[in-house]
Amino acid sequence: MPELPEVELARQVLADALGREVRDVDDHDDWVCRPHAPGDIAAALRGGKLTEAHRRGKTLWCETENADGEPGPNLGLHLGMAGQLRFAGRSGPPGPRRFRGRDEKPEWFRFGLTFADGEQLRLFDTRRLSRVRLDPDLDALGPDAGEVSRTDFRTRVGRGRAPVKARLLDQSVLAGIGNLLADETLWQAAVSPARPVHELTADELTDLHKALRKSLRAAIKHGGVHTGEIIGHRRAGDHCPRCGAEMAHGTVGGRSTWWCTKEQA
DNA sequence: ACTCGTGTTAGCTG
DNA sequence: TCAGCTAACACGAG
Repeated sequence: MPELPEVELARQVLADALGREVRDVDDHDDWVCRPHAPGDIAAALRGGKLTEAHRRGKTLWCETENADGEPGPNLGLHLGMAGQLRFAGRSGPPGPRRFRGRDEKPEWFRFGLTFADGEQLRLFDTRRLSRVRLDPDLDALGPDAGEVSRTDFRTRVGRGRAPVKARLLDQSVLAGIGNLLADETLWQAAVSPARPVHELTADELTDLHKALRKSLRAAIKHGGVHTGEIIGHRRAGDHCPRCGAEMAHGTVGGRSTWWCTKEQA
């Protein structure tokens, strides 16, 4: 589920946890918490508190403070393909119907923080591809896709010979763009996903940057990337909502890709 | 039964 | 060495 817009909403949930004493930590899932052993994260955080909630691209992390007020390790969270963060008893994130009401089965509970006031922040993930780890390495991430300047965007995305969609999905180039947001951005800019970046003009790169900002703003406002204009048309036999031409399907950069056969030729 | 997938990454190839 | 690609990861949905 999560791309940059969803993760930003998750960050806002996480921000609600700041400043409260951590009474207990459930880090039983050794796959989600790898390479830490069960109990390691609990031992590092118990008695302390989270002090700041940050996000770059799809990666979340919190600064922490131990019981003596000394700086503690950063707590890193990545929601993978299907992770959701929520306080027990509060409503979950917006999203497609199929994700609602089916996401709180006990077996999908992967990680939890219980605070001294009794509230519990929970990570649910059907697919178990979320990651929780101490002091995550952020060096491999490019600048946040929502913050990057037009010039920086053109330099980074325009470098190399890969198909432009592969470049947009590369988290070391820009952090935060996932498969749906890439299709939405390319459709908004009317650029073919398979075009090698070295063939793109400066104008096309500028259009892509504009389209990215527009798509991001709309997705954050409306509750997620699934609200994008082209997303509902990523189906066999469907048509482009702008020109009516048929949608095409294929694999670009290793990911399932849909584009307009006429405008993104 | 069988295929697909809103993400990441180790390992392979040229 | 680097850029790019593929398979694997785990598991529910269609």
